[in-house]
This record gives sequence, structure tokens and C-alpha cells, in this order.
Amino acid sequence: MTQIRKKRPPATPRHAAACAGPLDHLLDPALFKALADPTRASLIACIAKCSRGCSVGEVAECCNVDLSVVSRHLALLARAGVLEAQKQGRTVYYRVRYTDVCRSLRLLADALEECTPASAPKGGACHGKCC
Amino acid sequence: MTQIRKKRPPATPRHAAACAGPLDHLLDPALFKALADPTRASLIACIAKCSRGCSVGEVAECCNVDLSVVSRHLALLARAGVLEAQKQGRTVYYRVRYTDVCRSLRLLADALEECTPASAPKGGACHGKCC
DNA sequence: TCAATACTTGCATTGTGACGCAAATACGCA
DNA sequence: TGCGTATTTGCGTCACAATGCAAGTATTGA
Repeated sequence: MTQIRKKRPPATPRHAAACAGPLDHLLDPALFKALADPTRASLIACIAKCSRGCSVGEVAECCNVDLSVVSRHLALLARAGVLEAQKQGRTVYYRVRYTDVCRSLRLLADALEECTPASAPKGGACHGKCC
Repeated sequence: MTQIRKKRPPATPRHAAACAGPLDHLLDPALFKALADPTRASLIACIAKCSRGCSVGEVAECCNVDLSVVSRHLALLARAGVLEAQKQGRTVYYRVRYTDVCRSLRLLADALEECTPASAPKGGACHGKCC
């Protein structure tokens, strides 16, 4: 038995593109697009620091954009899985999906780490985990 | 001594915006903007899975966009701290900054978790760590 | 020095996203 | 039912980002 367990990384980026791995779905543009806007980032930070559900109107007071803009941003963040909405009467409370977001971030970090050359002491990474 | 250690989260998003915490700089739009583009995401995945530095030309073979576009994307990712560039002769090798990127992601996850209501068994989160 | 390779940069086009305002909708309450 | 509050949606504007092509720069080797 020569090299059954020992798996090497793809030789070229072209090969890498062909072999699917955890990174491919963890590196999700939809999630990061949601986090990429400065206004949205501050909205998330506000809600997160409050440790509770916040109404659209409340959140709108923490930044300088129109309430309608905040409403759209929060809806987008909910669709992206960063926030969750809960309607009570006529007000909508948005809260951070702490668990889900943290898990996504950590899984991505783990997947990236699996690809690190340093993670394989001798002769390349990718023990069949990175792709 | 009544309530010196016990710190409560800000009452409203407006208050939350005023008190700076780790989240504010970890939730960095520049980083996430870099990760938000589908083309860039696939470039990162390709390079990461290769576990080595890849040239611009090599990377360009793994997606359907012009070489010049790939060149620009890689330069942008390097500026954002996701990749690092190393020039050898006339070819430029880009590799993933595994350590830095993983740390950023995990620090963000940690900071978010600090704000979770569940992280404080009794009466709210924010032990002075989230803001 | 000339030519080929590897990449970068200028430029025009196109598309997408953020924003504000105004109008519309959804609820709760008198 | 009618009003006020809370939020969403339609629409036009503006800015920026992605893309491809062509031209430019850098570096190696003949």
C-alpha cells in the first residue's frame, strides 16, 4: 500500500476548479455581499450589541439614512440569513442569527485552514478534505 | 457593591451605535466586499485548494473571464488582505493569507458570540465585551 | 537589441446597488 | 369605520464596480 491515504492538492487552479470541496459553498457571495455594505455593517453591529430584537424604526435612529433604506437593508439581511424577522402587531423586530452566522464563519475558517500548506507537515496539504 | 461588574447591553440601537466595541472594526466592509463577488470567490477557492502560490495566467484558466479581469481581481484581493503577491521574474504568484483571513473570521465569530443573549445565563448579554 | 512571455493599465460599455421621496400597505385602537 | 403608527414598495437618480479589448510595461532569453 503506497499512497492511498495521502492525497495531494490539485496540481493547477484549473484542476482545483474541477474538484468540489467545502470551500466552494462556504465561500458564499450572497452572505458576504450582505456584509459588504458599510451601512448594513453598522446596522448589524447596532442590533448585535443590543442583544435583542430591534424594530426598524429604532434601528433607523442609529444611522443617517432614510427609514425606507433601513427597511430594505434589514429585509436583505434577513434573506441572506444574517438576521431573522419577527412581526408583532405592526412592528417588525429583527435580531441577529448569532448561531448560524458564527457557524458559517467558523466553518469557512476551518475549511480554509484545511488547505493551508502548513497543516500538512510533509509534502502539501489537502488530505482529501479541501477538495 | 451593587452593579459594578454586571454590565448590561445598550438599551437601544442608538445607544449601541454610540458605544464602540470589537464588532465595529471586525465587521469590516472592505474585507467582505472583496469576498462578495462570485468571480473573486471562485478565484480564492481555486488558489486555496491548490495550497500554493498560483500565477495570474494559471488562475485565469479556471474561470471564464478575461485575463485582465483576473489580474484586477487578484490585485484587489491582495489589497484587501485576502491574498499576498510575490513576484518572481515576470510571473506573479498569489497565495491565500490563510492565517490572517482565518483569524479575522474567527475573531468576528467570537465578537458576535459575546453579544448573544444566551451567552449570559441571567439577564442579558454584554459583560462589557460586546461594547 | 529584438522578440516573446506575463502581467498591468486605460478606456468605454454595461449592469447593479444605494439612496431619497412619495405613495401604498398593514395593524391596532378609538 | 376612520385615524395614526410602523413598515414596505415603486420609481427615478446617481455612483461605482465588473467586464472586454487594446495598448502599455516589465522581464527573460535568443
